[in-house]
This record gives sequence, C-alpha cells and structure tokens, in this order.
Amino acid sequence: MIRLSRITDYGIVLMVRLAQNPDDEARNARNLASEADLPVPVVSKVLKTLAREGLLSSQRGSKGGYTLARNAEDISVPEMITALEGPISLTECSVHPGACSQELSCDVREPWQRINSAVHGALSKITLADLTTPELAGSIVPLSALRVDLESAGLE
Amino acid sequence: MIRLSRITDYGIVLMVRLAQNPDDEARNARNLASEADLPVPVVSKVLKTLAREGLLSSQRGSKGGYTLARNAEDISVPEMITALEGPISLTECSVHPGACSQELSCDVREPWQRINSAVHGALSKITLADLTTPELAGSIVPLSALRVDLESAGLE
DNA sequence: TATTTACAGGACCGCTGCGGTCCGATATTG
DNA sequence: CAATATCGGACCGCAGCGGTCCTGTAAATA
Repeated sequence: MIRLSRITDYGIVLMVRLAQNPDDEARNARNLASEADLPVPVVSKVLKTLAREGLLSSQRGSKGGYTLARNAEDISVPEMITALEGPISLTECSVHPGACSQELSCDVREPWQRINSAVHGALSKITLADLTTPELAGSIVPLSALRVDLESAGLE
Repeated sequence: MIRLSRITDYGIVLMVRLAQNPDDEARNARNLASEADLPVPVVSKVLKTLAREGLLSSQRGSKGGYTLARNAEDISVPEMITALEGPISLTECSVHPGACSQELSCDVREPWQRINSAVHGALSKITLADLTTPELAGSIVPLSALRVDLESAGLE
C-alpha cells in the first residue's frame, strides 16, 4: 500500500499547525493535542521525536513548548517523513545493503534505485510551507514546486 | 519508511523473469522458485495472486504454469504494486474515506491528495519492460518515460 | 527555595498485519 | 488412471506499530 504510518501523518499535521502559528510563541503538547483532537501522550511522543531529529526546537518548563526549528519553506516533506519513520525507500536493499541474498544477482536492483531517487526527488521539492494553505485561497499557488523533472533525479 | 512489502518485491522480480522468458512457454512455480532462490510456497502464493489480479495467465496440469497476461510494455509498476498490496496511497483517507475523524477539518488532506496522484502518476509511466534491462546494456534507454510532469498529475 | 509546568527518555503492552507453510480440490496431460 | 500444477483458503509465529505510563530534568514564578 505504500502507506505513511499514522505517527508520520500526525507529525505532519502538527508541523503544519505550528507553521500556521502566527506569533512565534512556543506551543505545548497539551495545547496542540486538544486543538488537533488527538490523545496527549501520542502528540507528546511525536513532538519529542521531531525535536530530537532537529525539525522542532523545544523549550522546557513553564511557558515552554515547541516551535519550528527553521522556516517552513526550508523544511521538506521527506525530512519530516524520514524523521518519523526512517529513510524513504521502496526497496530494502537501498537502506540495508547486504540484507538481501539476491543483491548481487538481482537485475531489478538498479532500476529500483533510480525509481527510489525519482520519488524522493519529487517529494523533496515540496516544503512544509506548501502544505500550509490558508483555509481560504487554496487555488492560487498549489504546491509551488510540484513540477519536477524526474529524469534528472534518475541521473543522480 | 514507505517500503514495498517483501511479497511485492518478490512479485516484481518474478514478473521480470517471466518477461525475460524468450519463448512463451509457461513457467511453473517450482521452476521459478529455484531460479530466483526463493521458497516454493512463497513463490506459488505470489504467482497465484498475480494471476488472480489478471497480470499473469495460468495454465493448470502437466506442462502448466504461468505466462504474462499482456506485453511487458503494457504492464505498469503501479499495477503490479496494487495487485500485490492494494491501492497505492500515502494517506489513509485517500483509500478509506471516513476512517479518519479529522477528515472534514483536515487542512492537509487536499495537498496530500495531490502528492499521492503525483507519485502515482510518476510510477505509472514506468512499465515492466523498463525494468527488464538486458544484463549488458543498461545505459542506453534507462526507464524510458521517466521524465514526468508532476504538475499535470496534480491537476487530475 | 519551593512549586508548578512542561519536555526527555525509555520501558511496556496489546494487537494487527505480514511472511511463510500446508492442505484438499480441481484441471490438464499422456 | 496417474502424474503434474495451479487454486483457494486456513493456519501460525512474530515483528512492528499505536498507544500508555513513569521517572528525571529544566525553566519560570512567587
């Protein structure tokens, strides 16, 4: 199914909410959880992970909470996915070389590598800012850089 | 991780071997399994699924086995993936509308839909024939239609 | 300094789904 | 009839995921 894990889904939604936060005050887990109507422990876990991976800045103590570590334009979709569920790859051998006994004789390996990087390249052009559509507009600037030349990705 | 399931991986490798089969004699599961160095029951299961989904033709009895149901140029990567592990989608809500309680208020939903179809569109341009590189060449015609305009996919 | 707030790290647990095996039925060949 | 192969589905062990909870630590406030 090539599905994102639920945790990743939550994480991206939370990132979007943080990106939409007007002032740059830190938002705490309880607050975000009630706003997104999700269990607090889950939200807390996700935010901790995102902070550990460097996508969020955290501040402890009273008045503490989370803020984006960078501008929304500088955070890509693959970064968020990778932070929450490891490297993006369709095939095992791209991530764990040697795990597959077929690796040497596999004649499908090389094409898959290129497909992998093509998908990754396409996603990497999409930023958190692209996902942060103001509730109203929506039709003006859709996913800014979605036009992607996959062939160039294939030649990396 | 956005990983293909192992079954799907096997399935595509087997499809490639069938596509490389010079004569159009049917290949049986035992035969393919030993060639790919995989357990017979697993190969059998995968082939059964591919046949049920219409990507392979099967013939029972002695001298029976499997052949491609269509030309390799007419079988796309997403078709194979979908046959083996269901619809390709990054988010749950694209496949099972209503399963997510956030669906109505979710402001990330619409961008993801477009990303979904972009990825799907990119993959759909790649055929089984593209994966069937003759061991030698490899650099001449790499993944023929890999140049893809993702923006058009987004406008579907 | 004491208290409260909130993140950090990690242990823990139930359950679904996946990889993998096996069996009985059916169709084809000779 | 006998041998060969697919077909459909039951079955099982287990890793991984979603989700909870507990203890420690840092910051703010009074």
